Amino acid sequence: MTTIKDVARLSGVSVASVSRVLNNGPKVSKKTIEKVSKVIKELNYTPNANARALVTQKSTTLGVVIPDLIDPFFASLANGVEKVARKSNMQLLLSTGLVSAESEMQAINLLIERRCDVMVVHSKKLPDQVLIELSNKVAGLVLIDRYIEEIAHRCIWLDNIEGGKIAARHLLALNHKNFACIASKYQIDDPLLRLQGFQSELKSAGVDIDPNLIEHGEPTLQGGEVATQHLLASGKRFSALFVYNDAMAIGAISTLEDNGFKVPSDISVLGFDDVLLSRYSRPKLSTLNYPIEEMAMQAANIGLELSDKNTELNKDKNYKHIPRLVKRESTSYNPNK
Amino acid sequence: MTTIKDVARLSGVSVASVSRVLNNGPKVSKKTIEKVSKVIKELNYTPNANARALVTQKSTTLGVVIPDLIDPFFASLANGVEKVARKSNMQLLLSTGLVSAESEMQAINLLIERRCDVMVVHSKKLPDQVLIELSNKVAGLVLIDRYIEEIAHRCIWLDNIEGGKIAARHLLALNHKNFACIASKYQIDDPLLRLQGFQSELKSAGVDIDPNLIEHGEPTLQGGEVATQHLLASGKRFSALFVYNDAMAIGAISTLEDNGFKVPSDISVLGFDDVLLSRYSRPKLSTLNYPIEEMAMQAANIGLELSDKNTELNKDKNYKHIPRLVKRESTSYNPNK
DNA sequence: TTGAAAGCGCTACCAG
DNA sequence: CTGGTAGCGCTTTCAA
Repeated sequence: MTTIKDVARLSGVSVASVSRVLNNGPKVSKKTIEKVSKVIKELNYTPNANARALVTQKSTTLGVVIPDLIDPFFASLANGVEKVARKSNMQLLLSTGLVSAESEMQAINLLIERRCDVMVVHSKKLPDQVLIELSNKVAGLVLIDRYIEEIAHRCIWLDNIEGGKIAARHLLALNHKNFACIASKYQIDDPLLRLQGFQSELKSAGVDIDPNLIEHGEPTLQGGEVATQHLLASGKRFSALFVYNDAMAIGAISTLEDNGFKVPSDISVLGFDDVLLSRYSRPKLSTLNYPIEEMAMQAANIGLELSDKNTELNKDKNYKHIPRLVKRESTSYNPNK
Repeated sequence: MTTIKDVARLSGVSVASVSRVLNNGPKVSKKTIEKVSKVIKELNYTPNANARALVTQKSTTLGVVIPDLIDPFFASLANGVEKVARKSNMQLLLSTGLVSAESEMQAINLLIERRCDVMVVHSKKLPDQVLIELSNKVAGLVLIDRYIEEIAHRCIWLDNIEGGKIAARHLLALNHKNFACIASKYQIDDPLLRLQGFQSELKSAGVDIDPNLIEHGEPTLQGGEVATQHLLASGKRFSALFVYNDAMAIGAISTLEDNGFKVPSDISVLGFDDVLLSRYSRPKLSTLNYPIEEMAMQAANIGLELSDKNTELNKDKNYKHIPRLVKRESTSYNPNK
């Protein structure tokens, strides 16, 4: 591969001069610029970013750590970060395959090896303390979808409790009295908090939810189907169903209709996340919008600030987001008194 | 950030020795390994991948060029490449935002700057010749979803014509006689070829398709809805509808049912791609499976081979894939004679 | 405005 | 088995 030396030799100038035209450096004569540019074109020369990173001590890369790209939620996250990367003339480095604290740590380490200037990390398994220590090593570290008080200025998160409350208020306002819930079987905080917010708001309204009407399942379409079958099998009646995420909610609707229940006239179903799917389902899914792409963009931008030594960091920042109710077709007024 | 020198100094050995234990080099005493490992842990040292890349002349990165991550099709593509990257202890570099030949070229150039060992490129806009020349510069270049004869050994592609034929055969076997089509308005080859295969197979069976029943639209849910409205507005009858992709097909079903047509009993609808959505729709979508993730993994693996100077390249390889019919619920037998 | 040279962090070769 | 050292491709002083 041709190097800066080749370009220098063929244009009859020093590598320093080539470097200057490469970087639009100050004080380069027009003549030099022209000569060098011509040779660069002829040789089809492309500067080596690794060498640059080495000497400048910045890699112009932005790392992302997510479980996978198949889940549209994480794909949106990555897409948001990528947008910022592109705008900032940086490159996106991606690490996935996270199933355990070890693999999360490994993914992060790979990005550190690459000396990413910014790292947007979606970690559910690593302990707070590890992440806090990590933030001392990586200036541009930002956590998304997680809140750790000690490093709150690096956390872009969604208020899941409030999300649960908003869900409850919506269903309550629709005159529902008998509720069911489907949560994720994975005991990470999100499903727990959503459920917690939901129940607490119901309680405030003087409504209790039958423990038999709280199911836990795989956070997938199938998981939603299975959980709904359990719900139905319990024999208890309910007119409103709050589901952990959209995929499960769509599975739930499927099973409900297969069993002769109309959505929303018999049973209202409310999802969470507002992924693409929710607009494709029939009936279109009412859900809570999780603005993950915007949050990811914000995360990337904050990482950029954090990694910039010139801007002093303000530790008092708070990046909490509140989900927004999106009323579509799967929830409706309950006419029964 | 701590460097190999720091580690060497504190362990009382040379940088060469540290490098050896870092790379499990041969001929290192247990004692040295232990000493060095201890210091590495203490210092929390992480080797600099950029420096490594510079000296070894391999970046251990795998680049991907796709339009975006929001489209589940491309997300699957990226996910496939990522799987291979992880298995090979490499990192994924992602470039998106492709709308023109210029932006495609720019994305590719960024990856070249990074000296990616392998590049999996999804390019629809760059001319054949440019890609051919590029392949001389980048040993590990692989094209996905595109076929260029001169560099066929670098092309992993789907036979869209055959896909169209398979679609036609399926619908014909279901006793359909009156067909409609929705294609993408974008005049890239895929929609054209699918339509071409579809029509040619119909013709072989002695069936013609009314030109008024061929619509073109945006390749999205909404595009499918609009196109279907046009189809319906034409007043012509049809019992089978072949649609460019799943998103459009789901939009089509929506509009059909809104207009009183039952799918599949009144009209059969067949999609293409078999993205996640197709399993979530009601009725579940019959479609043609585009094994994009597998193809992406194959592409990455071939790129790996190509980038390895030790393996001589066999230019006679052919990586054509045939889509597979997935019968679900949106197509059925037409009882009318 | 230009060139010479130091050095970024690391690997790999050559001596010992 | 270990250390010294050249050099990967580039940027950035410092002098000229």
